[in-house]
Amino acid sequence: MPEGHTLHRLAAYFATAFGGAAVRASSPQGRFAEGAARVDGHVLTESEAHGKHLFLGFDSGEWLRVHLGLYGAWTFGGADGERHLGAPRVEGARRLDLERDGAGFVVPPAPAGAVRVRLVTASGWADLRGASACELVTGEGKRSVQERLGPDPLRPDADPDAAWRKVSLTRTSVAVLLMRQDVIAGVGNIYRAESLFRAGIDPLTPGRDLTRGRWEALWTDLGGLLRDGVRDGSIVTTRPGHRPDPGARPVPREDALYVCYRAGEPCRVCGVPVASRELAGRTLYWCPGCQG
DNA sequence: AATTTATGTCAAT
DNA sequence: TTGACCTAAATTT
Repeated sequence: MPEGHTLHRLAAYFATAFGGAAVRASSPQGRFAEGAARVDGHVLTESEAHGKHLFLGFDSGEWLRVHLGLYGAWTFGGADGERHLGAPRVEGARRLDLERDGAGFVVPPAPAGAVRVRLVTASGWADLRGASACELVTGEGKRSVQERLGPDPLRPDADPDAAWRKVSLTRTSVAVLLMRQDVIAGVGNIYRAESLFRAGIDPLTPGRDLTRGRWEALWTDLGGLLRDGVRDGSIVTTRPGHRPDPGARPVPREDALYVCYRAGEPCRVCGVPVASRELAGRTLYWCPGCQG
């Protein structure tokens, strides 16, 4: 699930569950041993997402930058049980009786699998696995990462015009542009396919052939979809009237999307089989009937 | 037990 | 455009 909504959910969860707490940091797998040693003992003071990057700020002045890549995920444990945020994982809900050490820190279970980072506080723990990036950066380092990112519709400081300036000048297809994090940050393969379907836009339309109005509508719709994703913890883009059971909650997984992963199945709106093809190394899905 | 797949990105060609 | 990265779950042998 690591598109932008997941990272913003993570940032919010870290702020709530770890904010203001002294943290014990380790790298059971070993690949982040040096960084963990520098975080160890410091207080988590800030938590922020920009696109698919998560930034955790510590009172040491350094930031932990994490990118989940294709299959990274955090697992959290505490009195409420265990839960996972990131790549698809089973959610567990049984309450746990927490054991604490002499200093009051929770004693988590022995790390299972390749845990790159483990953070432990007095109330819970967090394990990171499979991330494509996990590094400590200074404020300047954080800024330079963010300078290379386009506006994130989930951030209040986002400027849609900054994206439009790039989109409007290129003959690169809107399908490719939506995946470019320097154009718009946080959109992945699902939000790309679904937002273009909802807007009725042919994915291969060159950026410069879009009108400003159509781009702004796409931006606004993406913002709504992403915010829904943050709220619900899953991506649902179908409108109730396009689902077999409009009242079902939660929305069944198989009814949540219009075109993504539905190659060959009939379009929910016009019945034409959903098409798919490889584009820049990723699978693009669209409806040839609705997106012309 | 081995292979495939995944909501991502980068370097090399 | 291709392979590498690197992990776990789902699927196939």
